[in-house]
Amino acid sequence: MSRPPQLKVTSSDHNGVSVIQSQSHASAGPALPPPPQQVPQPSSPPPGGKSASSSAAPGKMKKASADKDSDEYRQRRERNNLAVKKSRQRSKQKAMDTQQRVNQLKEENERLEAKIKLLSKELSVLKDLFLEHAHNLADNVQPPAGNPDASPAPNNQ
Amino acid sequence: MSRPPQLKVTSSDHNGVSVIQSQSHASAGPALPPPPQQVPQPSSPPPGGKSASSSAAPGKMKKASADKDSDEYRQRRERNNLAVKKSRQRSKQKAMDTQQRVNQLKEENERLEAKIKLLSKELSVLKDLFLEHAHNLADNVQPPAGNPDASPAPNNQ
DNA sequence: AACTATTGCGCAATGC
DNA sequence: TGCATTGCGCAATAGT
Repeated sequence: MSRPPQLKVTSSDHNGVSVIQSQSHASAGPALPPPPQQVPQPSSPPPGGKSASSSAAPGKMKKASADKDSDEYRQRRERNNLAVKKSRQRSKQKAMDTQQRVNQLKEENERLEAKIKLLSKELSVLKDLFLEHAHNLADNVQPPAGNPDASPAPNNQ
Repeated sequence: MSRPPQLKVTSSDHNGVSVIQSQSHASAGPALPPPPQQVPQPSSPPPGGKSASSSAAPGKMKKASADKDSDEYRQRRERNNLAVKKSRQRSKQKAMDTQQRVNQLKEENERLEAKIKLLSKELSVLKDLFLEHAHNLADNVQPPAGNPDASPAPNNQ
């Protein structure tokens, strides 16, 4: 009792309808030369096969045929398949775009940081110049007589 | 309302062995009551092999049955399903992470730009101070003799 | 050689 | 009513 040998559903027996791929999915597949259409579709019943319709699921499929055999069903499926494909393609594209955006932003970030570094350095230089100048002033300030320590403390920073 | 009350496949209890819920996938997804697993037909074998056993008919495919009824087959499928799920989950997670990264980077970019703006302003101020000072010097410079234009031109930048 | 990871695909439910 | 999204399982294939 480990595995019921009965097929699960398999009602998907398909028919011999010739609805095969009507759509021209000219999508540029990556590498799928051999169209292994593994769809639940009867590509072609066994040669010499009989047309017996009974499938593994011997249920009642008289009226049921209007379910999957229906031209409309097939048509809807096909449309949906197309939509799905499109949607997924878009999704993938979006993901790639996002990834690219990340790279772009990273680059820009680096640029900005470099700029900041440069500006900081420039500022530093200027400030040093200021300090130096201040010192010079302090040195040149005329001492009030016997008071060489008249420097008002530059108060750096 | 487009879905008629009649079920299609899976009608049978279809042994809920494990195909569906194998792991804790308490995802917040919509309730997926019936495991509507479709059952595609064995893919058409690649060129070369002529499988004459592929038939939907409820025959006595002994060897063939060992294909899908096999315990091992089922097990492998299950494992793969798990792997697929995992892989997709990861993929999705990654996408989200990437998107978040974009936001993060954008924020950082703004911060950096603000900083640049600030530094630029500071620099500008300092430079102006320098210029002003230079002018003062020029004004105060004691003209060596009718030569008030002794300022060596600050030559900014 | 056996297994997992990825990927394309179709189906069906569900979201607009 | 119809396309768009999304979860899911299958099978082929790549990667270990």
